[in-house]
Amino acid sequence: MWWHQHNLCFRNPLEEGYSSGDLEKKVATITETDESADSEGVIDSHKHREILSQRPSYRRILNELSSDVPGVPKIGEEKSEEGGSPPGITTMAVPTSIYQTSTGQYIAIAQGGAVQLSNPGSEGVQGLQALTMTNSGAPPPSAALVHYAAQAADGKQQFFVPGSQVVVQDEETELDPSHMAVATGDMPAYQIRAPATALPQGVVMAASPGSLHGPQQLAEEATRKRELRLMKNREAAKECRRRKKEYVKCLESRVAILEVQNKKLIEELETLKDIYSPKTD
DNA sequence: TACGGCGCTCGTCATACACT
DNA sequence: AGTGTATGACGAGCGCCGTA
Repeated sequence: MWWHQHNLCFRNPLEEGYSSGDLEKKVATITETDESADSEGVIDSHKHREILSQRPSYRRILNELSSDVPGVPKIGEEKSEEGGSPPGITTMAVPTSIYQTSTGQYIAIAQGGAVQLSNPGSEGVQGLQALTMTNSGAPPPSAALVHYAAQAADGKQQFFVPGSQVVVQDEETELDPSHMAVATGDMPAYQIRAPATALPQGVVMAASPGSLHGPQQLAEEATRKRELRLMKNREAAKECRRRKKEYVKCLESRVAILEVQNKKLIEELETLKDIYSPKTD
């Protein structure tokens, strides 16, 4: 299967003015040329053309193409070089919830209560640093979840974790028996506090549906759902664009390889013609 | 230096598709 | 049928570059 053989990425086709549609046409054209020299691949290539003529779903296309060959990484699966723990991660629990603060920092709440922070420069949740909260634990199933963070009036960053606790950025790392402060290296410190204080502006608190009363809460719930949907779609769009880039790169590499193959086959054909054509002497 | 064109990235919306 | 996800389309913002 060509995908296994030619899963190489050389140049960025977008810089060369190819749209993904152009590339697909070009690949299809070259594939047809390729098939004329190899009749055994007709069925496979027909399948490929069928796939490419569908609405492009990069994950589906690549996964279908790679499904024939075990060991070929599928999009969506973590490759070894991408999925391995990046340097700087000291502890990596599987996060159950990922939040983004108003400054772009990612906060992952892992099972067991570990809070992991990553700086906005890192991609996704790479570069997460683990902070294990001693007084954290698995939230009760009915606990309200708040997915958003906001800048408090005092400039401190606040976000909320399952279990109705508030995590407040604390640059001074003041210690108080009522809460805990943690700091790792140059990471800012955070405190876990009981949510006694009023919510900062811009923070929408989620509540269980049964506790909603009145149009105000309903509106807040609708706003929260919309914000959550937008946030998820934002992340989905990023991931989709990343996959599309990867897909286009690999299409381009396939074009390059098939062009070389095509050239070789044409040369071979010319050689055979020279050998077997009747001499007119 | 100001301005316009161009390309790129990102967020959002609409919608097709998959899953339950 | 309802819900979540993936992706095309669109517009805004930004940086770069050439030109007057």
